[in-house]
Amino acid sequence: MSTDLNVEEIASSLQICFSLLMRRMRQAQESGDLTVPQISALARIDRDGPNTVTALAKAEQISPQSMGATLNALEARGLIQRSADPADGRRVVLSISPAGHHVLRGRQNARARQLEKAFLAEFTTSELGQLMAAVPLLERVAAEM
Amino acid sequence: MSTDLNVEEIASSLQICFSLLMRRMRQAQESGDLTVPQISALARIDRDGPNTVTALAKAEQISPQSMGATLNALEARGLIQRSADPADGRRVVLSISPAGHHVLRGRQNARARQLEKAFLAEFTTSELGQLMAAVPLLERVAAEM
DNA sequence: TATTGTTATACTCTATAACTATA
DNA sequence: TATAGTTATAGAGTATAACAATA
Repeated sequence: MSTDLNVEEIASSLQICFSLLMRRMRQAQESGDLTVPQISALARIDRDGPNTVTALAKAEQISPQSMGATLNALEARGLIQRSADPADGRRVVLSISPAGHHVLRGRQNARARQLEKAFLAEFTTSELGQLMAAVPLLERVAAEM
Repeated sequence: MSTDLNVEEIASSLQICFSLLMRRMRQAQESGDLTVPQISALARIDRDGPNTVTALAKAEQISPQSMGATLNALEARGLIQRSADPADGRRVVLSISPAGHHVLRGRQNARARQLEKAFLAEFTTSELGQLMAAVPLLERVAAEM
């Protein structure tokens, strides 16, 4: 592999290794763990504050119906609360509960722990630095594209 | 965010932004495109040569039944061929067809094109370099963990 | 009319269980 | 018995279509 910036190759490689890593993380999931979409939605409600189904769906770029299913699961665990919007009867506002905060703050996620363990076993400090540099770039492109 | 190596944070952030990017790539898929599991399996058969269902399932770390479904789809498109192993009647050997080579070599993948376009629009040359440095690291951890 | 949300249905990717054929 | 593969079934995560309630 050359050191040229082969953007096409970066894109092709990433789509394959993302899917491999998603599988690994799914397999590392333990019974009782939140799923990735659930964590992602919960973290967003925590970060952005109380929010509607439609707004959350847009932010995560999935359909409102799909987001509804994820939010039902979070509500069933008591991690978020639904409340009516007094100003607009159509709206339902989701907010994070104390239990939701507790889950987010705790390290109750076997997937993340497995990834962390693999990173520490596999990489040198310098390589971890390279990886850390790439994370905000991936986050940026995920939010923008 | 500090510049400390916070491995836990890298792992947590990656699992969320992987799932966002997987969604974007799924949405970019066009009718007729291969799915990511299909591309991944086809690329592996191409790279590793003729291979059995079980061996491919182990390499991709999914069940033989799941791999079977993916391979059926590839065979239905004529991208791989099945042949009996003369030395072991239980085995079915999959090999890539000329059409499969053509698909792999061509740039017939709207997902990869979209990712590439987003990279070029979003990143500086230096940032693309950082991203390129991270790709082999992610591939390594995906293969090892 | 347009927007918010829900219910119903279907597809993809994955899993486990149970089976057949072969070694 | 053990291994290779297939069929049947189920669950998670997503989608679209159709609907009700509200603005």
